[in-house]
Amino acid sequence: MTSVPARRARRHDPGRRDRLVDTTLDVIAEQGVAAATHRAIARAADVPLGSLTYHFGSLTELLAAAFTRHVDAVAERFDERMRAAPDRAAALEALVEHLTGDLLGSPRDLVLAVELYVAAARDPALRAVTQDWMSRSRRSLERHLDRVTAREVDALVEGLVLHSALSTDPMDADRIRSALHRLAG
Amino acid sequence: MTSVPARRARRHDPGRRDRLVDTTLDVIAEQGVAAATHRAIARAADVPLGSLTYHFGSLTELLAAAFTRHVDAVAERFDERMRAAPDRAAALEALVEHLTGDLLGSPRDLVLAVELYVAAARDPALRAVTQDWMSRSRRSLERHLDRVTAREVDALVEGLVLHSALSTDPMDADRIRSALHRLAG
DNA sequence: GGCTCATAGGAACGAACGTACACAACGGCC
DNA sequence: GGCCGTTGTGTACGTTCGTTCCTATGAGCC
Repeated sequence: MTSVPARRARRHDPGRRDRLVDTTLDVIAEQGVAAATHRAIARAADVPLGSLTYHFGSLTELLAAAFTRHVDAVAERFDERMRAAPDRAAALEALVEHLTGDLLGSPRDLVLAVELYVAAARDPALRAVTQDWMSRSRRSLERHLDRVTAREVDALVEGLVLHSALSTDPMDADRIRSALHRLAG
Repeated sequence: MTSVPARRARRHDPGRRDRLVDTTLDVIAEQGVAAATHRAIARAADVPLGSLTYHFGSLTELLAAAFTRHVDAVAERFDERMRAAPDRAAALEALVEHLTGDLLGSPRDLVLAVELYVAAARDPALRAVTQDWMSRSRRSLERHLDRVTAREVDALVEGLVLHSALSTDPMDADRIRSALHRLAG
């Protein structure tokens, strides 16, 4: 009588689709793209397996949706910073802050970035997401830097992110600031 | 009578182990780490499936051997260039040459680099290979650059490689040269 | 020539995967 | 309240995977 019949999420579950996208990002961040299977995501989101193929036609479609959401968030956050900067010097400092605070401070974002890089190298659908990210990032930088410099800075930033993700001793804020100033100062 | 009985590699096959490592690199370059399965590699090398687990205790061990061989080759080639450079300016030009000629000119090396990055992000055994690569690369740069600059240049190079692998319009030699000189010139 | 052991070969196992599909449940409309 | 179409659920199928294991072979030594 006092049984607990509904151990699973409620039957009627609006917003489940959204939640699945978020959970997918969690799984990718914690276990990598290779481990982001239908079953792993379903387990993490506490929904039945069939629910995934109902909401998303294929696993690739789900992964693309997840990466798109992540890229949107990061790109928007970065552009806000660039928009808020009154001049070039402030923009560079904001970039340092973005790198040392937002990105390098969050292993999750770092891992997601690298996972996206690699997944995009093989999957054309994901490559579009990556290229969108790169072009948005460059556009944000061009608010305060000329096109050529923006491109160089973008490449340096990419390298810094990668180094931080894979190296044991990441660069600190001072070194990053000095490199950026030498490149764009 | 004129049949072709032995379609497979000879029964006695010294050097097969070496050949397997090379074939593994080929498969990774052509189809990615995710597709580098025992069966795919065995097919590509034209050896029976069991041969792989005989020579290598596990798939990870084989992948590590393959990436190690690749990193050794690239790092040695790069250090040769740095050793040959008489001064700092020549070293920078050699670096430009290394990037535009060796690396960016060869999609294979580019792809292998990115695949290694991503595989290393998850597998500790492969991370050791990546870190060895990074430290060797930095040491080669330090033949002509101070430690701090070498580190910055290394990060920029990493970013350039990644951009080239994923972007549709890679930077050309002039832009790379200009960025390097601004950072290290 | 016979023995021995490292190497070669192929079949098999259990697990995990993406996806398909038939059925259950329920909100919205009459 | 009863119908209907959307949404949710659980099972099953076929494939592929890493790995194991048993057998066959032949080169090197006596």
